Amino acid sequence: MTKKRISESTIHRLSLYYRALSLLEKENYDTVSSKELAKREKLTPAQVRKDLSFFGTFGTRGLGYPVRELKHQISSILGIDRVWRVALVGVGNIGSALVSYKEFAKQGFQIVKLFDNDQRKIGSNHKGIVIADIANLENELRESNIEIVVLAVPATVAQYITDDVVRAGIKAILNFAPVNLKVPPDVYLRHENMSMELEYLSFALVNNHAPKRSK
Amino acid sequence: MTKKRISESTIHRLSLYYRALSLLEKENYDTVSSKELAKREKLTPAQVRKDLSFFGTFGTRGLGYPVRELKHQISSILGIDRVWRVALVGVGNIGSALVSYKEFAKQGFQIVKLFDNDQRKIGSNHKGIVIADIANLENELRESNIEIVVLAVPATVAQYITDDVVRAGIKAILNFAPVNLKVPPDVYLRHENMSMELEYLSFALVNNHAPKRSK
DNA sequence: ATATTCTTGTGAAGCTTTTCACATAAGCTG
DNA sequence: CAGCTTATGTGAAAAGCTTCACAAGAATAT
Repeated sequence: MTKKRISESTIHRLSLYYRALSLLEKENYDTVSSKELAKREKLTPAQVRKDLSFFGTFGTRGLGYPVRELKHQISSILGIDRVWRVALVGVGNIGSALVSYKEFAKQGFQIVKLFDNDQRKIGSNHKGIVIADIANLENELRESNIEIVVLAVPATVAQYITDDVVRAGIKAILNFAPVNLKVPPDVYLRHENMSMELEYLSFALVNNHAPKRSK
Repeated sequence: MTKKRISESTIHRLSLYYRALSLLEKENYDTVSSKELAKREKLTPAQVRKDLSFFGTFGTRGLGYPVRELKHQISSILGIDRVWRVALVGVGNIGSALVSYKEFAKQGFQIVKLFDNDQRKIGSNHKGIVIADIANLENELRESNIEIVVLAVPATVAQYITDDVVRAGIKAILNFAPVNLKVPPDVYLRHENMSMELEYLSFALVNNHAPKRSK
């Protein structure tokens, strides 16, 4: 299977296209041009066409792209046309917020397991899910067929927990802790660093940084 | 003022260096090489040196970089060697979590104002801050000398609120709503799209995507 | 039916970012 | 203090990503 490596940026833009298409669908558009799609996500029409062209030809010359159809295609490319079984480790501030975060569920990311190490939380029901003891993490992850693990634990323990998660055979981890994690090469690891964007704003304000191009 | 435009990636990596240096400081390192710094954040030594070279020469040949000093320099470059007055709009799931999120405060982002439109919340005390009525957003932002606004509101109302925020003269906005926002060119706008990274994981799992290079 | 307009898909050009590779400088060793 | 080792800073090369520009296909108008 020879895959031309798709760039990270392209994949992230697919998420944007998906979002824009969902909105366009609600607004009852049948078709949309690369120009309009670009405008809505502050990109260029050429960028939109190029991105999509990596995956096939979805448009009609002179007309544009079929909204519903393209949305469906992108969801299939991104793998969000199905349900993913997600476990969340760490039911603190961030963790609790994520459990209730509608966007996740809407895109097929179903949080079906919660773990914490706090005795007061373990066994209690949080939004319909009983919080399990993190001590049983490895076994419970295996037994419940979890495919993706979200880490919302303190930075200091993130690596230990990651090691458990990896041992359980999980191949995809989303980490909210502000620390880099070591995982084997066959495990996909992504970071959500919420301070980073604030720091970018801070940098921009202090340095009068030229804003990003916006056509 | 002629500034060579620094790339977004470089700025984001500065955040990583800062984080790594904070840890190194705790571990009582006096100096660190670009090699070690790179290893800790899964980058290359050349990348580290090049990034830093945009801002000055901080290292000593044969020895490396002075940890404390470099950390301080980076915090100054990023503008996090000071306190930023931040307002948070929308005290729901995500919003509440952000108020308690220690990382922000640690880096000088002080949330000093909260706004919501829910009558049950308005006037109540949340983690030491009284929640104000979003109806008075524009005036209150002006009066309290807010410099950065964080939006954690539903996508449907995000643009209206943004317009208010812009009218209040705010020049930096961090948006958590999954929607693109229109702002004038002199306003810095960044997005925190938490679904995006999950979608990336989903894409990677489904497509057996070659993991990012990791030296 | 023909002309006109619209808009895609895509090589090629242009631009940006990363990596290479090495001169240079500082510390360390004996 | 000479030789060796370590590690920065940086032009230049390489790689990667975005934009350009246009041929070609499809719809619409006359």
